[in-house]
Amino acid sequence: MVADVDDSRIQAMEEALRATGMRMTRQRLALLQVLDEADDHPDANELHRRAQEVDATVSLATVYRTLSVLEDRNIVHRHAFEGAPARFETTDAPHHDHIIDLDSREIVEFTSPEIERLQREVARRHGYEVVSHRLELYCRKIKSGSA
Amino acid sequence: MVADVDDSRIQAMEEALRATGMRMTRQRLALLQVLDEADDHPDANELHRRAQEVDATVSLATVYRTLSVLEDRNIVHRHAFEGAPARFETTDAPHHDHIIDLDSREIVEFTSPEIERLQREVARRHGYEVVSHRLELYCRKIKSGSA
DNA sequence: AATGGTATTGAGACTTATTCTCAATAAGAA
DNA sequence: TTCTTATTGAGAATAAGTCTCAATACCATT
Repeated sequence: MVADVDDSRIQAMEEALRATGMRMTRQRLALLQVLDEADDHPDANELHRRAQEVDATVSLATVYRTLSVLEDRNIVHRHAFEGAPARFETTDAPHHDHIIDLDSREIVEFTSPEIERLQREVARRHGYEVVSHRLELYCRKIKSGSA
Repeated sequence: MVADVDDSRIQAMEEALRATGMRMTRQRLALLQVLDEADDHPDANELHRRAQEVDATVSLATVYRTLSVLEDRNIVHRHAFEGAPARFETTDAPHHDHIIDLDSREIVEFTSPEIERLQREVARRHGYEVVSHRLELYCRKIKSGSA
């Protein structure tokens, strides 16, 4: 019934935490599991809700705290889309940017090496080097064919 | 002493408001003037501070309310950069994206028709049409030449 | 297995940015 | 000038996220 969890990634995340002298708690494990299972881009509240199903003791404060830690360790990415709470995803997928469906709030991922290259070029032209970037396309579905 | 204000743009903004049946108040006029004079990207607080120098009665609530109205009328743009309050600028300059200097928090504007074109192309490939986008390059100055 | 040092926790207070409420005020049409 | 009603200031309310602190629980060591 429950989605079968691929423990290997969770263990990899555990390693990453332990490697920097952090303790593995029930709460963190629950959150790691939830993050691993998520294939959408949940916000902190939603992650809290899901984590509580795994371990009822997980508090929202701990979700935020752990997400910060995971972000520092580069295990999750935080995305602050327009006018909405931040949403999170694990970093196991390679870098990508986002299309936000304005109607459904659905997120579609995409990559464009060409755009990335142009970004670096533009920055360099202004005497800068790109540390990170944010590229979001707020879109509507194209009504194709007949109305 | 005071920067000489080009009334024509302020009047244009007044028109835009009046045209949609809005009243022109001292407070709104003060904010319009401040926005027109600003060549940086101030946040609501800073705009409030500046507006109060023009008209001490302007409240922060009115600054926010008016900014919303102006945004609806497409007279100002709101930019929510990472981890900072929203910053505003008038729309009289043509569309552009932003480089954010991570050290100085300075904002540099740039345009890249090529990137814009690629964005539309990527979106279309996913069945979407771009309504608006957000492209921000978080950068550091390149240390050129000798250290 | 028991112990102890200390990282981590939950609950709730706090902060920051922004929006809302509501009675008082003031545009601007008549 | 008067009247209608949009707009205002002050401060309460909200939303997302962070901080505080005493209690708890990892986990290295015995």
